[in-house]
Amino acid sequence: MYSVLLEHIQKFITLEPSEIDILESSLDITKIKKKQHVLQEGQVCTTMYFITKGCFRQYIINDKGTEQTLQFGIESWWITDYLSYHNHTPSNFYIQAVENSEVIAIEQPVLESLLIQIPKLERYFKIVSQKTFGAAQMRIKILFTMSAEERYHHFSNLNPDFVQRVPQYMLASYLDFSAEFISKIRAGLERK
Amino acid sequence: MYSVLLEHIQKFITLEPSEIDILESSLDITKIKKKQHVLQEGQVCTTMYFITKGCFRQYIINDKGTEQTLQFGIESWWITDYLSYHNHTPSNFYIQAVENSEVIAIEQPVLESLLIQIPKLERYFKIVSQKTFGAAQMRIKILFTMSAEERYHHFSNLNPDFVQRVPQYMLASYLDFSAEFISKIRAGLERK
DNA sequence: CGGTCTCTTGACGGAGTTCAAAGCTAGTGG
DNA sequence: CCACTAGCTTTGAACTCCGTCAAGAGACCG
Repeated sequence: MYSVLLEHIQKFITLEPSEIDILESSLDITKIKKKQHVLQEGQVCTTMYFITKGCFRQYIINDKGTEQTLQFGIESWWITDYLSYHNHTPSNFYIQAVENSEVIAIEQPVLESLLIQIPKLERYFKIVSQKTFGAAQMRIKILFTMSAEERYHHFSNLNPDFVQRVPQYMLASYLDFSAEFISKIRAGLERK
Repeated sequence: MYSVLLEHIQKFITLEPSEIDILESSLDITKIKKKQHVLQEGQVCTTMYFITKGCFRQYIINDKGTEQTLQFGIESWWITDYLSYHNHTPSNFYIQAVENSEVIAIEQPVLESLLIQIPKLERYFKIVSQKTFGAAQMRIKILFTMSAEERYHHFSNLNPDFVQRVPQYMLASYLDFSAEFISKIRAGLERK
């Protein structure tokens, strides 16, 4: 059940059998239906979510009332609002299931207690968040250097399966252009 | 000497006197002259830099040969390329001193040895990188929702002192618009 | 002071947005 | 299993924000 998480952890650190027991007895899996939210704007985020199945997105609603996706998460990703989580401030974001999904939801006190029992998990979370930040840097680089059309092709080439899983308007906002424009890119492709 | 770092660490965890000794004996401060690089594109990044004095920026050179600043770092910030550091891949970035600066440069093997001697440092780095990632998310939100002029005012209001420290063309590229445009914003302001 | 680095200004152009309307598609309930 | 509807995608025309280019004016630093 928890094997997705246990395997992910053991990519980065080695767990003793007793530590695996502790983890298994502290955690459980929650099913989240498509379109259901695990975080809404204005709430303080007190939970970290590890996705064992499905797909989530973090989004905002802009001035014009349009949703803009800032981040996707799929199997083996952690998703949360770290700023709200650490500073106990209201979140700026929504986090929502894009598909019927399953997560391991860990409340802050539970996590802190796990971190005391298994201190080397600190290392695991350190590595994961440093890599995630590195990926965010690359994302910003791409946003800065590529045109809208280039971003679309780049992302589609890197994630050919993923682009099938989400509606195009979500993908468009993630790549920072309009839903209409993605149609125009595709239409443009035909005519060669 | 190391007080900037020690204070920063002790914002998040508590160090024993013996641990402070270990840190002080393992670290030293390097002066970096304005415009000097601590990382160049193509190099594998094996060092983390903690800025004790001055200002750095992470930038790329785009297709047109123009520098684009992706990130600034000032006193009490860590700066490195986490992707290159973790994956041992050539970096996409340059990291350069914007002012005459001082850093604590920690090579990967030194850091790993420190983390073994003082395991709770893992927690410190975890918290720092999670907060840094949270800030990157906010940055992406701002890039997505604000116009160029709004980004300029937003950033200037939040960091009135900082905007004095760096050339405007660096600030412009950090906010993702042209150096010329920042002049036009300011000119526009006059005429009211 | 001489040269390099930085900022300003204006004309023009283009990548991508906005708006509106119509055409699809897939999920849901009857 | 069909029909209906809400959600998603497509298309085109008009528009706009901001980039690009070029040239000149400051400003800083050795």
